[in-house]
Formats: sequence, structure tokens, C-alpha cells
Amino acid sequence: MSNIKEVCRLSGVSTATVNRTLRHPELVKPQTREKVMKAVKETGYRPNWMATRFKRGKSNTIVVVVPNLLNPFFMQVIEGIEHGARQLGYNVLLGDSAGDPEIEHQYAAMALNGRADGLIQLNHTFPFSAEDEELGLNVPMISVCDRITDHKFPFIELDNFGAARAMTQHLIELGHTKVGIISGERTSQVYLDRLSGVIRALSEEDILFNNDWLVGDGYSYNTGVEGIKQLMSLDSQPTAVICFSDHVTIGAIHSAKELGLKVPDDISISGFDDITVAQYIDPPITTIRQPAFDIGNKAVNNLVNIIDNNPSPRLRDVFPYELIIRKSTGKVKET
Amino acid sequence: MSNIKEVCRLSGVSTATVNRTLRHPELVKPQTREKVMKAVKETGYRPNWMATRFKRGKSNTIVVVVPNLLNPFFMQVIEGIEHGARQLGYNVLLGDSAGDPEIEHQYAAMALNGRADGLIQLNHTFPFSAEDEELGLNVPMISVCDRITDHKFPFIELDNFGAARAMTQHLIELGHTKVGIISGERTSQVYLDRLSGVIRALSEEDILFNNDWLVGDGYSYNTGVEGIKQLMSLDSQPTAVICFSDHVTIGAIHSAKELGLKVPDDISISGFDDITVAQYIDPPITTIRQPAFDIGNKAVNNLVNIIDNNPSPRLRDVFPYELIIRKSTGKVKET
DNA sequence: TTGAAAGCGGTACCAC
DNA sequence: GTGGTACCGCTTTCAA
Repeated sequence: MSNIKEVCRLSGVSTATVNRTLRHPELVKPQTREKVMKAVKETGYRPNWMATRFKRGKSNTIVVVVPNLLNPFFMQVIEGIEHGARQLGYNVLLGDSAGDPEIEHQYAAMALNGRADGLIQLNHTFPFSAEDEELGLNVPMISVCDRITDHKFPFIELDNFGAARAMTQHLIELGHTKVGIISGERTSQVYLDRLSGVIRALSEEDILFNNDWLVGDGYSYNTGVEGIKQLMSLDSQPTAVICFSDHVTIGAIHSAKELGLKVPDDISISGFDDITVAQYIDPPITTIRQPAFDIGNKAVNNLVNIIDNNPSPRLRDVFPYELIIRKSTGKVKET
Repeated sequence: MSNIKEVCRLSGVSTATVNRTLRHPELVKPQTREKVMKAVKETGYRPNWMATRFKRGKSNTIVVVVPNLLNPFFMQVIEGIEHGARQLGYNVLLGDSAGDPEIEHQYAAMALNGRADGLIQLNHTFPFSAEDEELGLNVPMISVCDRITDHKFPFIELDNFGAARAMTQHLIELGHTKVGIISGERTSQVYLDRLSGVIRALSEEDILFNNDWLVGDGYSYNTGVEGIKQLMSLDSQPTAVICFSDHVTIGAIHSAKELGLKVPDDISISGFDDITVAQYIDPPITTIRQPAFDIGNKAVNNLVNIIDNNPSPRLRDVFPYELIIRKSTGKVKET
């Protein structure tokens, strides 16, 4: 790999001029410019990225910490991040934490030693460890899809309360009063917001929420499988079940069918996210669409603003949901 | 952010000693070591990553170029890459090319200016552009899941020929002789390998492959939807269809059902990849399992060996498939 | 066992 | 418009 001095030798100018030619060509006399460009071409010179970043004291890199790469919803958020980052001149370091706090810590630390300029966190757990407290104070950071409770970090999220409420209203309109939930992770704020959306919609119609119908604690297919088994083993069973992610819904529908139930004739099951496959499931899933790409895109933009010291005054950015009605929910069965 | 000099001041030693204490503690007198460590703690010193990498002339970073983040199969490969990279002390830069050669080129160029030490390519298109020819010569690079035809780059892939042959044999055992294909991208070597696996298995039983039954050119759900429509509009229709990815299979099953066909009673449909959702589809998909995580893991390991100048003598690494028989394939319908 | 010092390759200020 | 040069922060050689 050739360096700037090589170019100097060939073109007979100083490093300053070579640099100027490349960064501010308008300040260089055309003839000089040509000489330099010719030498650049001949040597195949490309400015050393490390040297440049080092000198400038900026990495133009952000870290994205994800709990799980296999969920298309997260990946769509990351698509949005990646797309935005590229447009803003940033690179994306992928940090698959697999839920391990130690790994999260490693990735988070990258923002402390100049490896990265900022951090996007797709989890709701923070600080990752006690030592990470300093992160929050010193590192541009933003939380997506979930809020970090009790900490003052900017975050971007769906109107989870409204979405859950709308889904519940949809079920009530279909005649359901016995509404169950297969929840996502209980430790998250998202869980609380969605739960209260459901309860609110029910209470607006004077329907009482039955706590026995609240099961599940995760986002996997198996959460749905087990959730349905659990709900269907109860003496009094819900006629409709809201799952907190489409993966859970897919597991739940599968499980319901295995128990001999017809969806939606015997039981209505709805989802969250509207991942692409939702429409190809049998029956196609009624769900809440999240603008995942836009959320990711907004996240980088806000993050880069923080990095550039133009932080948005607001801590919270909320995106609207969209209720997508398909075939996995239907009128309540007459009994 | 404090630097090494700060630590020098506080501990009263030279930069050399501070550095040694951190990198080769055994060479430093215990008392000195303590002094230094105390100063490190007090200042919260972390060696500047950019400076270190710059000085060492190595980025410890690899770029992964993916055509599509929404396919769980790719993502599982990337999980394997990420996991292996972390263990080897490397970071992963995510390059979502979205199939755009210009973007691929941008990411590929990172390996030419010291931004990254190497490149893993999950596509089969290369060179991305004419200028990228130099990449192949100068940059540690490895191709995964697909082979770059006509270029001498190391690659890692499934035994696609064997897998397609095994799947076809499975269908033949079920009595099928009319076997159709909904193909993945036709420009890829994977396509050719799988196609010839199917044809071979058929010819071994003296069954002729009908070219009208070869449709499709992609990996999306919609490829499957359209593929089935196309096959079912023929005068003579296949009784079994092999899809080249599970996404395609999911679309195909959905489409078949919409046409009023029962799977597998009226038509058998099989897949490739064994992504997690395959088992939750109705009917659960008969498919070829690819050891995606291991493939990714192997890829980084090989790549890092190349980076370290210990390239494996072999250009090709093949992983074994596993035939997973579920319910989307069944005995041929008597007519 | 420790310290002095020469870089790594660009960048950008300042002088001409 | 151009060139000389100090410097970013760390690493490592060499000498003490």
C-alpha cells in the first residue's frame, strides 16, 4: 500500500499539497492538481483510513447492540440504521450480544476508547454492568424499540400503549371479552406499555382483565407454543389472545392447531411487528405494523446529531403503529 | 478521555513503562506495576483504539457484505461469523448491499485503505465492478454460501449437489416422477449445482427432467407464490416441487393453498435451509438443513488465517447437508 | 528494569 | 498557491 509520501515523490509537491488536492481541490492550481492526481492514479494511493481517523480523533463508526439476529423485525430496524449510517458517512459495527451482559459490556466499551463514536442499543437492559454507568454519561447513545427504564437516555419507540389498545378494541368489536396475552419479556417497559393498553381498552368497555390469562415471557416461537398450551389448560379460557411479537404468534397458531383448535373460529390470535412472513402464515396474521426501517433510520439520525453536539431537545420519539387486519382474528364463537 | 501521558505524570514513569505494564506486565517490577495500575485507575485511562490500530497497522476488523438482512439463513451465518470474530479478536462491519453493486464496491474498498483487514462476501457476484479486480489480488477475502464463478477465491459452501440429489431421491421414494423446481437466482453457481443434483437423481431412476417445470429466479416469498402459479397453469403439472430456499417454500405453500391445493396430498413442496420457522409452517416443511452457524464460523476462521498469512491450501470447504423430513412432502397422489 | 526517542500516515496551521 | 513542520497517541527499539 502506497502512502502520501510516495505521491509527493512522483508529483514533486509537498504532503500539504497532496492532501489539499484530495480534500480541498479548489484551493489548488489546476496544473498542480493534475500532476498530483496523475501520481495518485499511478501509485494507486488511497489515504490510510486508520491514520485519517486517528488524526481527526473520530471513528465515524457506530456500534449496534442487538440481542438476536434471527428476528426479522430487529433486522429491519438494522437495515434502517445501516442505510442511514451510510448516508451520513458512518459505518456500522454489529454487536450480537446474544443477551450476554459480558458481551454487551464489551461492545459498549468500544464507545469509550474511540473505537466508535456512539451506540445504538436494541435492548432494554442497561447498564449492562455496574462499570457501564459511565457510558451513559460520556457516550452518545440511544435506545431503540424499548425504553431503558429509570435512565435518562433518548429512545425511540412505537406507540405501544396505543397499539395494544387498538388491537384490543379490534377484538372487542369482534365480540371478544375474554382476552388473553402471551407477553414479551416482562422486565421491559414495552411489556408494561402494551399491557396497560390492553387493560385500558377493556376497562373502557367495562370488561375486567383476568390475570390468569397473562402468560409468557419472551419473543421466541416457543414462547407462543407454550403460552397457548398454558392458556388452554385453564378452566376458563380466553377466546382471543394477543401475542407481543409475530414470532410468538406463529408459535401460538401452530400450537393451537396441534390442540385441534381452528384459528380464528375457535380462537383469535394476533401479533405485533408485521414481519413479512406474517401474511404467508395460515391463517395470515392480524398484527400491528411497526415502521421498523424508519425507526432505525431515525435512530442513527438522532444519534449522529448527539455525536455532533446537536442533540434533539426531546428524549422520546414515538412512531405510529398501524393495525393490519388479516385472518387470524375473527368473531367470537357463540357458546 | 485521558491518554498515556496523563498516566505517566501521575505515576512518574515513562510511556514505555506504562505501555509495558499494560501489554507485558511480567516485564515490569511489581512495585512499578502497582504505581502504574493505580494511575490508570485514577485517570480512567483506556488506550486509544485508533492510535493503537494505526500504529500496529492492523484494524482487527472484517467486513461482511450481505445482499439481504431479512433472510434468517444469512443472519445465522452472520451469527457464526460474529461469534468467531469476537473470539479471534475481530470486529464485524456490517455491509448491507441490498444487491446494489455500487454499495458493494464501497464496502469492498474498505479492505483497501486499511479500514478492514478482510472481507466476507455472502453474494455470488464478483467483481462488483471493474475496479474491484484489484481486490481479489490484494485483499484477504472469502466467499460464503455461494461460489464466485471463474475466480480463484476461497469459498465455503454446502454440498449443494448432494443435498438436491438427496431431496429428489426422497421424492422419488414417495413415488414422484414429475418433479418441478422453483429456483433461486439463476446466475449463481448454487443454482447449477442444485439443478444438476436434481437431474442426476432423476436420471439415476431413468426419469426425465421436464424443463417446463423449472421456474423462478430469486429467494423471496413472492418467488414461491408466483412459481406455484406458473407451474399450476401448465397443462402437465409436477406432483412435487423443490424450492431452493425456505422463504420460497413458504410462499409456494401459501400459493398452493390459495389455489385450493392440499399440501402434501395434492402436491409435495420442499425447501432448503431449515430456518427456524420451517417447522411452524402448516404443514411443517421438509427441507435441507444447512449448518449456517458453523459455515459462518468456519468462514471467519479461514479468513483470519489468510489475514495472518497461513492460508489453507484448499480453496473449497464443503459442509454436509441434512435432510429433514417433515409434512410438506408425501406420497404421490394416485390418478 | 526502565527511559528516550523515532516513527506510523495524515492533517492543518503558519509562513512565505 | 504552496511548503515546512508539529502533532495526534501509542508502540518498540535501543541504550543505559
